[in-house]
Parts: sequence; C-alpha cells; structure tokens
Amino acid sequence: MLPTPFNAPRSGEIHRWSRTFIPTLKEAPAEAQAASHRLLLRAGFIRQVGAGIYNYLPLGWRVLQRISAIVREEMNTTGGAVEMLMPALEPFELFEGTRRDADYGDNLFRLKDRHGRLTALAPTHEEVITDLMKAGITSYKQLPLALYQIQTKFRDEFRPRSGLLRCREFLMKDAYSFHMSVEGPGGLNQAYDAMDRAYQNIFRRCGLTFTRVEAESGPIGGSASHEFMVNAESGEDTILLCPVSGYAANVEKCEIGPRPHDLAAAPTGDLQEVHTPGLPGIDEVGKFMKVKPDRMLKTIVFRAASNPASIEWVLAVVRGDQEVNEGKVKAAAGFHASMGDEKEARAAGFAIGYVSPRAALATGRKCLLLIDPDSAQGGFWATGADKPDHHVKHFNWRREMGAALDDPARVRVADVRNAAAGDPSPRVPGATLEARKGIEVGHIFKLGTKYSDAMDFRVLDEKQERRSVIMGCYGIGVSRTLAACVEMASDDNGIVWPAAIAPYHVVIVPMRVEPGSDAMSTAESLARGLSTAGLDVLIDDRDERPGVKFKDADLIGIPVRLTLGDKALAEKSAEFKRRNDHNSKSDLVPLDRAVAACIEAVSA
RNA sequence: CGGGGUGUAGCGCAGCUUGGUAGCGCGUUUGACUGGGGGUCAAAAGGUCGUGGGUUCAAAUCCCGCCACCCCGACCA
Repeated sequence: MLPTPFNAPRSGEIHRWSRTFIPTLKEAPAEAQAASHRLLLRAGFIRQVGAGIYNYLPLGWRVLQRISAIVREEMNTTGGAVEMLMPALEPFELFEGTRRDADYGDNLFRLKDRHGRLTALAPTHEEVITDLMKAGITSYKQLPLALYQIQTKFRDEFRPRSGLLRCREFLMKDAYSFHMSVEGPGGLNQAYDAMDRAYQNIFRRCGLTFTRVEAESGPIGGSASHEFMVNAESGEDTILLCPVSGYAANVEKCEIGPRPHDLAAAPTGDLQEVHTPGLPGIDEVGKFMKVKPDRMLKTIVFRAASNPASIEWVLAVVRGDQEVNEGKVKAAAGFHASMGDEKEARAAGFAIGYVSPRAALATGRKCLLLIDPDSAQGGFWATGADKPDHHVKHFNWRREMGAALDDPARVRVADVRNAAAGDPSPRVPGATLEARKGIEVGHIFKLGTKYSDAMDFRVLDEKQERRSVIMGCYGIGVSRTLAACVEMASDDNGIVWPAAIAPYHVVIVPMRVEPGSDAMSTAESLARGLSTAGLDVLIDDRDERPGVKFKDADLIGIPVRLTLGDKALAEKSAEFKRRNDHNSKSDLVPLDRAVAACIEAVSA
C-alpha cells in the first residue's frame, strides 16, 4: 500500500438517499412554531424525544459536525486553545467553593447515585476544569493556557422552547483560559481578544449575520463580557444599538445617554388618595385610576448588602412603563443589593405593591432612594400610598420629599432602568438607540479570579508568591447555532444551507434509478469525481417521481443540485442548479465540467 | 409556578355538544398505468382513542385524578 501523505486532501463521502435516514414530512408537526423548528423537523434533521430533548438525525448530525469542525479549526488556530473532553456527571462536592448549585437553582439537573451521593448533570464546566488545573498547574511557567471541549450540556430550563433554540440538553463548545495577568503578553486580555476574533470568524464562516454586543458582567468587578447575537426576529433576546457610533449592548447592560431631570417643579394639584382594592399590577391600577403607566411611579425595594454607609434598603424609582435594572441599581448604589424578599420587606414596614418614594423617608430604616431621570420630573404623577389597596394622585417630588432631596446620601438621580428603543445614545449626543431581536449564539467572559478564589486555585509567580489564577471563559451554543443558521437562511421551499455547513455539498438527482441505467451510472461517476475533489455527495436513488425529489432536495437545502434526465444526458450534460438561486431555471453543464462547476459554486 | 391549549394510525386532522360497531387526507405495502415540481386507479396493512379510576346495559364522547406536549406570562409586588 502506498503511504498517504499527511496533507492528502480528504475525499468526500458518497451517500445514497435510500440508504440513509431522511424522514421528510409534507406537513409540519403542529407543535412547531419557530421557523427553524418547523424546517428542521420537516426536513428530517431532528426529531423530538421530550420537552427540550431532541434526536439529531443523520442530516442534523452532519451539520453539527460541520459547525463543530469550524469551531475546532478556529479554536485551535485563532483562539489558541487545545481540545479535551470533560464528563457530563459532576459530583456535588465541586460546588462547595463556588456555591453555584445555589446560583443555578432548579436549572441544575440533580441526581443521586446508588450510594446516595448527590451528582449534577453539568450545566457548564468551570468547577471541573478549575479543579483539574489546580492539580496540574503549580507554576507561572505553565501559563497561559486555554482548553476547550465540545460537549453535551444539561440545564433544566424552566420552559424549553422553539426546538433547538432553547433545549434542556444541548451541544456546547466551552473554553477556559488561565493567566497570571490581565494585561500584557500571555494575559487575559490577549486571550480574550483572540477568542473574540475566533468567534467572529466562526459565525461568519457559518454564514450568520450577527451583532457583537456588550453584555452584563458578573458580580466580580472589572470583568468584561460580550455576546454574539444572530440578528433574527425570532430571537428571545433584545439588543440595543446606536446606529451612529456602532455601540451595541444587550438590554441588561445597555447604557443610556444623559437625560435632564427636574425635581423642583411645582405640584399639579393637591395630593389625592384613591382606594384601589385588590389590583395586582401597574396596568390594572392605571386603568382603574384612569392614569397611563408612563405617568405612574414604580418603586422597587432592594435589600442592601453590608456597606460603609450602613444603608439597609435601596429603593429604585422608575416610570410605570419602564423596567428597573438590578445591575444598574447596584452600580448607582455603589454596593451590592438584591431584590428584597417580600416577607422581609413587609416586616420592615413596606406596603409591598403600594410603595411610593416617600417610603424612603420613614424613620427607623436607613434607605437610599435612586430616582431614574425619566421619573425625576415635574408634571402629574400617581404612585402608591404606602398602605395596602391605596394609591395617590398628584405626587410632587419637592412637596412630598422635602429636604431629603438635597441630601446625596439619601437621594440620588441615576440611570436605574433597562434601556429601550428611542433612548438617547450613550455615545453620540442626539442619536437614539434602536432595538433588535437576537439569538445569543456565543458569549465570552473575563472571569477574573472568581473561580480561582472560590476554589483556591493559586500558583507561584516568579517572586515565589502564591497568586490567584486569572481566568476567562468562552461559550458557543453549537446546536443553537445550527438552529440560528436555519432561522437565517430559508425560503418557502425549505432550508438554504451555506456550503460551509451544508450536510452535503451536492445532491445528484437521477431521473431513472435502475442499476446500470445511463442516469445511475452517470450519477455514480459524477459522484466519484466530486468525492475526489473533496465534496460530499448525496445521490437521490429513490424510485420517486421527479416532483417529489425536487421538493425534498429543496427542503433539505443542499447547495447544488445536479439533475440527470434523458434530455440532458443525450447532450452529455447535467442540469445544474444552486439552491440559493431563486427564480432562474437550471443550466445545462457538460458532464466533464460538472465537477468544476460544483467546486466553484461551493467555494464561493 | 400561573394562565391558555392539545393528546384519536407514522404526520395533519374530524368525530365529543346530544354516549350506541373509530373515520378522512397525506404517508406506508402490493399491482397496474404513469414519469420534469409533492401523480391516477385498484386492493391492503396499520389505532390499548395519553393514562388510571368512576357513572352507564353501553364511554373516544359524561365525571374525577394523573401524565405528556405546545403557546403566553412571570423577582418590577
């Protein structure tokens, strides 16, 4: 046997439709709503097993493999990482340091082994890899290091939905990097930037149009985080962007440009109490009082963590039609605060459901009042009356709050709400933010020392001092990326795969399928030629009517279709059609040029 | 977890109100005719009607419980 050179081009696979499993459906199953869900089901790529649990059928698995291959290439080169594999089972003791079992809560799949030991199905692997590195890395000389895996993750999602877009079991690429420093050669920032580039390459190669947005960073200070959002209306996430500066962020993170405020305006009338019995929300109360939500003040009670000013509660005020942002509340307060436990807040005297900014003035509790600029205005306001079943009209800041407004230790005006379309851009005066829907396919994160501190992962530096290792982590939802690609590229007839991730590059449709027929033997020799050129080929050898084969070929979305009918064969030609080429008829291509035409179409 | 919806043949559905031998279309199998965008004719196979209980001479149908799946919502009080 001749030796095979290492760089020999890979020859493509040749599969026959009749010998693989492609159960296409004429009608989409009723439960599927999202376009990707419907098409993947109809085209025979996936089949549901349970809520948020799917089989990847041969076609679906092939695409996952393609995406994974791109991910591997980019990770191994641009990303500078090496691949490994960690287990799906995770003993609970690993959470002792990080307490993430609590953070994950019900989203963590828990199970007991036969000895009664608690075990988790891993939702991600920070603990496992940190534990592993702890044992293997003891010196700064071994760093930096970046490792990744492509592996099944488990999250007991509250509500799985939209097929592969939100699953309980899904395929993820997760990478972790380890450093002695943030800045400089070998530092976290360098690895982060490399990953950033790798991610952009990956999603571009998958044919996705995406927006890279600033995302909420974790509770440990200084960390940056970016999400890669595929632009799709069906996305669950909302992103905001400034069309002038290019600034883009997710809803939680997005800053809002300067907004004027005015707490000194005169009252609109006497404070008037209204009986509003048993009305649960802003909308209902508003309807009852005939006040629009944007003229009501919403006051949310946060429990303050220990802080130098020994403040116990933080009250955040936004307009009734806006949403309080917990991260911004913390940032404005300057210390940690979390949504108050209802019982605890009631015990402290807050009339939950009917809280007004005046609750901050009550004696005996130390409160910090944070007022969003949009609600720090004059004009008519309605708000709670600080007692059950009552609201007030004609709330006026100066009259109701008095001198407290002038004490920055007690009252501050600050951005504490989620950004929304139409808000001023934080980067360009006069520009306004636009909202888009997106599917989050990737997320990169500067972890800092969060995990290494929690798990005591320290190594000796060049001065023989033990220092916490600085970490980054980088995730891609591989199976979600597949769904996002379908959301992005489909038409009335089915999926339109980009060649880079299509399950096959070429589908050959012989009109006659009897073995030895001109059409079949031509199909086979064409397939061999394509395979030699490195293309994967599917021969539709089913004895079906042409219409059925064409419909199916369109549905499963193979980039190039070669049709072998009597007329074309009589001219020693094949009909050549690109899947993404709409209206046009197919071209006749001489058989001896067909392979070249396919290569050209696929490498475009 | 709250609200809404659905479970009847592989897929899509009707039948349930008013209880009385389980149906239609697609798909599947066989045969013939056909053969360029989801064919025609003929014959056939395929269903514990999600599940457990109850009412009744009789339950897919009425009553109660449970399960599964889908959609919407959800720390903003």
